Amino acid sequence: MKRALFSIRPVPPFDFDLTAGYITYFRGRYATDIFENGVYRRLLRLSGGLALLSVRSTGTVDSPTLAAEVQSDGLDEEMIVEARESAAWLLGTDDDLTPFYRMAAADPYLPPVVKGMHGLHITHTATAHEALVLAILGQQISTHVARMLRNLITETYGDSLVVDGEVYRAFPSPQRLADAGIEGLRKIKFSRRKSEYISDISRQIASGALDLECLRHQPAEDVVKLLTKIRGIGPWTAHWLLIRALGYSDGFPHGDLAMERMMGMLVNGSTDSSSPSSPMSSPMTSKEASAFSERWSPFRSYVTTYIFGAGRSGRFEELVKGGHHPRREA
DNA sequence: GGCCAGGTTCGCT
DNA sequence: AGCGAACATGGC
Repeated sequence: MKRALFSIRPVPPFDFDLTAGYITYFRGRYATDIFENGVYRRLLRLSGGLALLSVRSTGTVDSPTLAAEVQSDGLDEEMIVEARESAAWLLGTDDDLTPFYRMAAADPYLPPVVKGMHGLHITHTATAHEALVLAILGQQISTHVARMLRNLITETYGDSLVVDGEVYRAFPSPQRLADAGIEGLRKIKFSRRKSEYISDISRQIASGALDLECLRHQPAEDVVKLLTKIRGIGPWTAHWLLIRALGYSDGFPHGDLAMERMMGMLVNGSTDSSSPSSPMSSPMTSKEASAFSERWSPFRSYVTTYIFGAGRSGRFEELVKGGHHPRREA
């Protein structure tokens, strides 16, 4: 097993704990992604085969530096370059948050959430296929069930590499999921519908009939239009791809129930001490949320990431309450 | 046990 | 165009 070291200089501010934590849902391990003891690890599929990427912070939020290591049997110069690009993309290190922060500072609702998540960068999936499968997998099910399905599909169909006695798994390739087919997915508790969507899409990508990676530089509207023609992809999933896989700055998860709930709290205020029996204000409707989100254009991918980030870290309520009712103790 | 989850499609008006 | 049901599963 060969190895190589390199360093990364993210665009400040960059909070490594927050950003790597976001990927793993602040739970240490989530399927393909591991963030334990300050080290983020992930198995990459590079030109010369599977490689393990490990990244840790060696700097601060305002002066960030990262130390990265890549390990692989057939490691060569080209793969090191790929690993470097991959690490930057996964962690969103090259993105400048400043324009978003400028907009957020002038917004009546965003400051508490943005302050609480200061230095969080938008993270990306390694491939559009991965984001698509994860999005479909997560449609209309609780995060708990989604987590189970995500672990199952990774353990069952993800290629693995053993490094220092530890087994690491890559996200399943389109080919592996195409081979698994509908029955292979049904076996691991996917609904027939989800199995059909994922199997079909994986087959098209594996055969080259569908190329999502080339969508990156077209107008967002065109990408959404193209994506939503595909069976299994609606507006929510298409926008999720814009944010998570394709690097667009203005995606918004139209129809997302959690987003509508959190926006209701953010904008209408979470119900406070006067009525402890109703812990949440009413959620926005899908239409309201979509219309309201337009004031955050063209930074809605950031807003989405920050709101979900606050939710995933369990700090959303605290931040929203703190923002609306400064210093009020029970 | 019933209801609901970080949607989408399909079949009705 | 707009509306309701079905979809599979696990937790409350």
